[in-house]
Amino acid sequence: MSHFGRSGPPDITDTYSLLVLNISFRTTADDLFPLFDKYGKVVDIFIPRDRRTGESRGFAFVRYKYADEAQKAVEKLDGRVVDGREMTVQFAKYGPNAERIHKGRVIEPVPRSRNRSRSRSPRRRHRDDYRDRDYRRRSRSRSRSRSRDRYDRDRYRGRDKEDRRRSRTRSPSRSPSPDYQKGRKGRYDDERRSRSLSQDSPPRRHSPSSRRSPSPQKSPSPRGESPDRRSGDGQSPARSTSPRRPADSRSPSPRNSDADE
DNA sequence: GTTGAGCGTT
Repeated sequence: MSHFGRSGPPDITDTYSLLVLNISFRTTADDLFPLFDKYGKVVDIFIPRDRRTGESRGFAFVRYKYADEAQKAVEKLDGRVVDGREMTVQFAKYGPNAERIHKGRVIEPVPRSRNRSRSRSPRRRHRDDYRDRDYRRRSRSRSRSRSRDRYDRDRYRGRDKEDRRRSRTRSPSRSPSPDYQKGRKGRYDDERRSRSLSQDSPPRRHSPSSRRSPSPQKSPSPRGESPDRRSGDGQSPARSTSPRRPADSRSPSPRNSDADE
């Protein structure tokens, strides 16, 4: 993994975690190790990756054994250009678990008492704002894990940004139609219920065949395949509705042995 | 091939 070959967090006792931000997406721990190791004893370097793609998220965690070395590394490596990107080195604040971090230092967790709730910094991001709005609109469960939230947010991070930008940016070339207000409402409605749009929008000049498919020749409708797959994947041995291949469609190629994988 | 504010794993 992104570690030095170990699984999970090593001895995080009396260690100082540094957060390295603004690093290149292809920068690995191996590239940061020599840089940070030069200024102190690096215990471990961890670079969070994406759950789906596995790509680096653009930041890494460097654990030092001593604070002075960590501090030195922060002063020296903070602003260092690596791979063409100026990385930002600072002490980590949030711990993965019950790790008590104080000034970047990880100490042993206390059993009880003195366990004051470390109110996380009220760091508010513009994305959170949109996220909150989205949730209220969807009336979804409000109590959800933060970690999961992060992933969800990252997943649609780029799209949200573009969407937001487009919303704010007025198209100079495209003059706002008189039914702009109506269009806005309809647009929201479309997002919420794209089904009623067909009936609710009679003056919509669209082919009766294509109800709402920008690319009918593209990939097949996941709606018809998803449920089908689910049913067939789990328990549906008999699928007489297979217009393409019979039951032996699983191994059309003789090269792929059944015990190949 | 793409992106760019942030806080982490077995």
